[in-house]
Amino acid sequence: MAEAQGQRPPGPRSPQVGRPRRSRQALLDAAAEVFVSSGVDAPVREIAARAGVGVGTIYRHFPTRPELVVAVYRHQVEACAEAGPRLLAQCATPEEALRAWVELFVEFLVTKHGLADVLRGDSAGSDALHAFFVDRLVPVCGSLLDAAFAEAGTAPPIDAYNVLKGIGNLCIGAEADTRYEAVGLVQLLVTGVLTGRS
Amino acid sequence: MAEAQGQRPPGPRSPQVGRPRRSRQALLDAAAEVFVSSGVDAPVREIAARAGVGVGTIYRHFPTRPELVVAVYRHQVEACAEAGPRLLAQCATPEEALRAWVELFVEFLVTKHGLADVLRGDSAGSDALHAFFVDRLVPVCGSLLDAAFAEAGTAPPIDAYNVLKGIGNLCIGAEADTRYEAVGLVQLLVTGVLTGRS
DNA sequence: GTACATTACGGAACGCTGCTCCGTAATGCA
DNA sequence: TGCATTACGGAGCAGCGTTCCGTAATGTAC
Repeated sequence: MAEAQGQRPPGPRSPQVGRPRRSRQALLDAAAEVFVSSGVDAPVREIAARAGVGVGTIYRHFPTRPELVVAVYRHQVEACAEAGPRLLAQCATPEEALRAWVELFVEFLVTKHGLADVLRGDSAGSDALHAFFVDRLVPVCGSLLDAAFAEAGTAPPIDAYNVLKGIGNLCIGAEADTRYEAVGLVQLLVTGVLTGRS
Repeated sequence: MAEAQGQRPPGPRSPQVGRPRRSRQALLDAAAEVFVSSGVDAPVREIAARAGVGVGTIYRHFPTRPELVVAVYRHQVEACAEAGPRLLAQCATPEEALRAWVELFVEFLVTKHGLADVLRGDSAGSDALHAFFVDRLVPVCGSLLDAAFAEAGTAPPIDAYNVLKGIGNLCIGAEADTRYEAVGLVQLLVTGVLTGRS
């Protein structure tokens, strides 16, 4: 049901055979809606139902659940990555830039219900998600970190991968527990990382 | 089958009817063995098989999976809790005591495969586990924290609950990822917490 | 316009969870 | 010895991610 999303123009098309009738984008939109209303942990069946599609169709486009999650949040991660250099240029000090970027990252993780939970590369297929986050964001975090330590001439006490994953872990369960202050903890972690710098 | 475990003495007993034939302790031992070999995420069926018992028997003693986990590690948590005051008395400074205790806690979490993962009270039944850890350990962590800040006359920037849960989160996935240095991150978090004290 | 190869489609089915339920067997008391 | 009480095992349930396959739609060739 719901044959909405007139994504595909009816006019003449390139000479390719049998291409997706329901575009990949339509599935992503449905998934995004479900993630907002039911959290990132929502069953694949629910997403399929929302898209008016069988589960098979989803798995044809996104072989594994985490890959669907990656696809949904890909351009948001991209935006976060691009914000790194920009903040470095805008802010008065590298430290300020690092803190601003971390804040951005945390807000992103905490906003999407349960995204942090699925970020941890726990065995099996979620490696894809983990890999994507890491590949795209570790270099950005690394350059911010390097910049913050450059003036002092010292090296960071820990590498960007660990900082990033540590922040991700600190955000787990943030929206499910009102007593838990993920933002504050992340700030303290950053403080710890920056300590002994200048 | 496997009527082993002659736990129960055949002699005269207190006037109680039909008590557990396979003692609760036998189940805990089996669970502990399985947790070591297959991780804390091991299926209940596997534990039941190891104990030579049906799943029903396990659920009669431990209504929910997390409660079984709690029971298995209860006295280790107890030991960790008791170490708090002792370290405070032994160490030269409260800060040293805090760091030593945190180290103890982290080692405990990291050693048991996946314990940290199940520690986060993610919905449903694992509340029991979460609650036990929190109830027993938060006061200990709190007194260590207070002691570390007492001399400075300032208050900790965050409460013991958050510190504890933050440490727990940082330990998630520690043994599954060789690049991830949970211990280092926790130390940096503690540094961040202690910063601005004296 | 018709026949064919190619592709996408939906959803039943599989294996795996944690957990419940119930007929059966063992136990202790009278 | 008989009976109420309790523990027992494991089949069964619901939910998950994922796989598979018969069917339907599509584009191409004639």
